[in-house]
Amino acid sequence: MGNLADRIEAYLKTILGEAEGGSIILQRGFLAKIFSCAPSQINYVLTTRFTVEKGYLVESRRGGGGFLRIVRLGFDEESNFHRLMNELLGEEVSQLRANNLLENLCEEDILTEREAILLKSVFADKIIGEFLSNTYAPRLRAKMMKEVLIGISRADLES
Amino acid sequence: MGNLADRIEAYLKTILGEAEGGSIILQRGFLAKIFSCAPSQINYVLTTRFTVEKGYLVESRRGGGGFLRIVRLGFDEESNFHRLMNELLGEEVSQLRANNLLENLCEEDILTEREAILLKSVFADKIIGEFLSNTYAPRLRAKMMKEVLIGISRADLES
DNA sequence: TGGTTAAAGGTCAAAAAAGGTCAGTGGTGA
DNA sequence: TCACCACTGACCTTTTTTGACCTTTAACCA
Repeated sequence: MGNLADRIEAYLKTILGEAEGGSIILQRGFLAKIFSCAPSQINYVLTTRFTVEKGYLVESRRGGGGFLRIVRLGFDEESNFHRLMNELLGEEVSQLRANNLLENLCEEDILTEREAILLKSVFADKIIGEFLSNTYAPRLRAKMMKEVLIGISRADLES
Repeated sequence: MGNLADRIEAYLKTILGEAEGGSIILQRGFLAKIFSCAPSQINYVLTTRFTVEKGYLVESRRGGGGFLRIVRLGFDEESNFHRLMNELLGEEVSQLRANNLLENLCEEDILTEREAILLKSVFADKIIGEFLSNTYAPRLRAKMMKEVLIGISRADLES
């Protein structure tokens, strides 16, 4: 991965992995200095790579002593599962959001790598878009995604 | 075969043969420079020589740090797998046929039980039928099924 | 205490850095 | 001659990177 955004992402995920409690606190300016880039590049990484559907929460504070806080969200609790179904999924899901979600589920060991690959290929715009417009494709995807989640919770009970 | 497309094809297959994991990553512009040709010539080679039918998968990313990724799929052109994929091409698959197909794959240990359950749930008439008529639903299902087969042969490589 | 200031972080648009598409041209073999 | 394959160039879309300008807040000082 040659680009800056990917390297910053990787760096953050590394220290997040090592951190206690699944969260880290750091300063935007400091991070920008480490990678010698524009501070707004950090925002770019945060908004594209640490989104809710990827399972992250980003908080911040401005002013003196300001900071960024990145939190990794898990799905362990039942409330989170419902959050996934309602808030995260909604009635429409783009290909990008579907992929992000599937990767997240993968990381949380709710899906296997293979399952994620298979579902991603089924949800691809290239496939669905051949039959449904931009209005309806994301709706079908949302329906399918919900069905998958229901399937998972059932399959889990059986094992 | 002295022509450019053939030489580019041969070059890519050589480095693909030497590569670990059966896949290579490179940049279109870089490759075009090596062969001093138009960048779109690379696309021509990829779409004519590295098709799924020939056992290859091409992924890409645009923008800064963009790249092409060529993956050699894990099946040969004479395999059952390949035959099934071609059968699916342009065919229509009912919910019933999809279920049968998935169960077969399951019995042949190509899919796990769980994978089959998940895929069955997304292929259900109840879901697809909400968006597509009896004419189009089976066509979408066929495309998706083919994509699943591609997904399988890719997933097998990555593990 | 209250106002000022410096130290954060946020936003947005423009530029840059890739790759994608498509129509059209030209050669070549049946 | 006609159909097909190789190739190019003009134009498009997506993603990343930067910089100018804005907002918020803690700290300091009168």
